[in-house]
Amino acid sequence: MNAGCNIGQAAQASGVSAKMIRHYEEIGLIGKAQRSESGYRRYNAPEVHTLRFIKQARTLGFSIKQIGALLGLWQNQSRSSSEVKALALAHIAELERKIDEMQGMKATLERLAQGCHGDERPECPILDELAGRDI
Amino acid sequence: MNAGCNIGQAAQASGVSAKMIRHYEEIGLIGKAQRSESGYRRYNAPEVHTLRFIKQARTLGFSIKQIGALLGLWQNQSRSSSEVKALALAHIAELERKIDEMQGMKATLERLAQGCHGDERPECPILDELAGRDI
DNA sequence: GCTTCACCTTGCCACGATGGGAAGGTCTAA
DNA sequence: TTAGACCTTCCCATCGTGGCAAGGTGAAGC
Repeated sequence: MNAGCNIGQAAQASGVSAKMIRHYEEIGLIGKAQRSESGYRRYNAPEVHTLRFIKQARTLGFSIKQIGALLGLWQNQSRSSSEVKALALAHIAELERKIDEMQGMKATLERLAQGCHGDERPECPILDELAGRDI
Repeated sequence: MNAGCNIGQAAQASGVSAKMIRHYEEIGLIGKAQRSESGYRRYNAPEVHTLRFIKQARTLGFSIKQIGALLGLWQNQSRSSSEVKALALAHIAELERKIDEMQGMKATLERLAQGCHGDERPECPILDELAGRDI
């Protein structure tokens, strides 16, 4: 890897698929890779490092757009940590919103499922709820 | 609505947008709507009821595919409630999986954000974590 | 009758993130 | 030299939803 590697190795080393590396390049999230004489993309340690950064951020659920901002801050020596923290807090809030939404769904479904016999009979409060109980 | 309505009214009455009603028709989730002489889609109470069913199911997070199955069961008088319950339980499990995943993300982010000063200085454990602390 | 406005039609494009596959070029080891 | 692993680009699919454009229709008011 000291001498640089092709996209497959970069993918393996970073955990980002080759497919997605090309995609990130195309949308401008990462710079255009250097190319070998035959046109193969070449990656050195810094690029692989960036890819690992992206992978980590994706694992934490940041969107590509947010990751673009995070990369900018990462590479900006004069950043304020408050900017990074603001991004993180916004993402936390968004996660919380989605978690709450899903927990609401789950609670309702559990309530309905508990009322459903789950046998060979057709009566089912789950369907009744979906159909609008009052009908 | 007794005399049937156009797609806009059906959308309003069901909570499903006109756009999505057309989409659901196109992908076969619902049958092809009757048409007026001039080609306008016409909806009667049963179709609107089906749309409301779909809306409810979407609100509970069921996928279109799952809703197709639920609609089939709903309209099948000889269904077993166990089939409905199985669908619901599978969806609950999926929700749980996603909730757990997001809660993991959230916990990590909260830990990192807590360690971040969030001031004008560049040092930031959030970026350090994304970059792989060991580097 | 005519205008106006709200509504309808179809068709295409977009998102976000990812995967699949085809058709063709390249590199390496046997 | 050949096989197989790897690379390239390009297009398509997912899932659910929205937007826009170009054109037709219906009803109300003048």
